[in-house]
Amino acid sequence: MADGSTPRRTRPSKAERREEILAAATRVFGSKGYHAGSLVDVAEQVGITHAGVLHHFGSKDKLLWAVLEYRDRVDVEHLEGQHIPGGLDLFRHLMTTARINADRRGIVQAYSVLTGESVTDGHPAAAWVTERFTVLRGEIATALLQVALERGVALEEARARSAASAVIGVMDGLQVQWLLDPDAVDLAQETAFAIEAILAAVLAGPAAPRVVPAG
Amino acid sequence: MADGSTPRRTRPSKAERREEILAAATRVFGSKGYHAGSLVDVAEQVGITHAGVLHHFGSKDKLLWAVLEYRDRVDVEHLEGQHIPGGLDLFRHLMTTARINADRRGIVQAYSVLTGESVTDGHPAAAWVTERFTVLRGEIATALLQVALERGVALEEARARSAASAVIGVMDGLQVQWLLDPDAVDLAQETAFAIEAILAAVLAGPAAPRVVPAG
DNA sequence: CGCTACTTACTTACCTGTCAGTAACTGTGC
DNA sequence: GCACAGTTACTGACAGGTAAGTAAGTAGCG
Repeated sequence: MADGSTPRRTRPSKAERREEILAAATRVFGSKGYHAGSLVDVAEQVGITHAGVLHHFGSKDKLLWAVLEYRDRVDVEHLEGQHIPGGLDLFRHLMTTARINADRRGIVQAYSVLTGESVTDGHPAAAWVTERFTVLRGEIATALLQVALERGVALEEARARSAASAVIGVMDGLQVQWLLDPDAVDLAQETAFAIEAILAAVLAGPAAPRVVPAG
Repeated sequence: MADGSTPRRTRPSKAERREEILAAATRVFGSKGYHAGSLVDVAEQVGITHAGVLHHFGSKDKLLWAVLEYRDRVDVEHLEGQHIPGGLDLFRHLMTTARINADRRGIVQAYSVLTGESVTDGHPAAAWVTERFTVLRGEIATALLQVALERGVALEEARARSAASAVIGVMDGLQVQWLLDPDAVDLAQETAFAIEAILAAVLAGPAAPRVVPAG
């Protein structure tokens, strides 16, 4: 294991150093946010100066973009081999993710902080977050349509997209509540409950009785 | 309407000025976030210097706290007379709020930005946001229990609290998606759909068939 | 006159980004 | 296997900007 405090005998390779910086930046931006987290914070964690960080990434914005790309790459590698699940398996996967996330506070915080910050005016991560939502909505809507087809339930695409937005929304919203008050919210359980509820509503079809009469 | 650019004939009273500053601070913190929004930004909108703002509020933290209190006060005044709805009416109210919010981007952004930022380490608004969630969860859970009672459906308190968390989560999560991509998400419709789904799931009882078999 | 609401001017503290210099490593010719 | 040249990965110092907060002075109003 690399020791960050004592000087190492051999200088790490360029790729290694970049990864170290990316990991540190993920932690810093994740815990303090992009704006409040400084290059000095990141550099300290790697044991170099902030100028060293800039040597590798050019600017703070570029570092953020690299962090986001890095996350994408790591996420994809993690799913490598195991094809992206579709149909009902996708929802099982989402529930599992929530369960796993309950033990990965740092990652959840990073995601929530960056997502929340991205809605500020002119934030450099806005495009990335927007794209991520678009892709996710598409995948979930597709899985929903697939499940509906398998069960012979009529499902309009617009309705599938509504449900997809809701699934993503409830996952993100619960994460924020859980981060602020872990004792008050059981991330895994509440997420599973909500996804289940939305799924049931979609599969019940549009003719299902409304609980709240149209006002 | 007060004119911020040209000097006014009479100096506003202390209370008036404080309200002006609070309104300006709400806009600034709402659009840029607390950390990125500066006292100079706030002061400019009122037509004074940042030291003038500090004269009234002492520090930036105290200004934020005053903004949060201010929001609470305004929200309560807005509901004055009209008792806080309970039972099914609460959910109708939530859906109506979402519909109204679709035309109040600024307010939604302010709420989302502050909530998202609050999960960063040591954020001064964390306690306020946490408290807000706790109160909301309680109110929604109570309303759910009331509806269940009226309909003769068995509902455990824990399950009601799960559903309450989910309702809040989905509302917040959808707001973020809508802010980033208003064309992709119909805030009012998706919110109504999700609340309806969660409500239906709760009222169907725990014995209702699961869509996703326990894994 | 005396209080309040400021402004002006300043301090202190960061933060990003630049730049010149340096030490370590890498490749090459021999 | 080793000297030398070139490249890379930094450091340290600093420029330029912006932030919060303070203190002393001033203008207007009761």
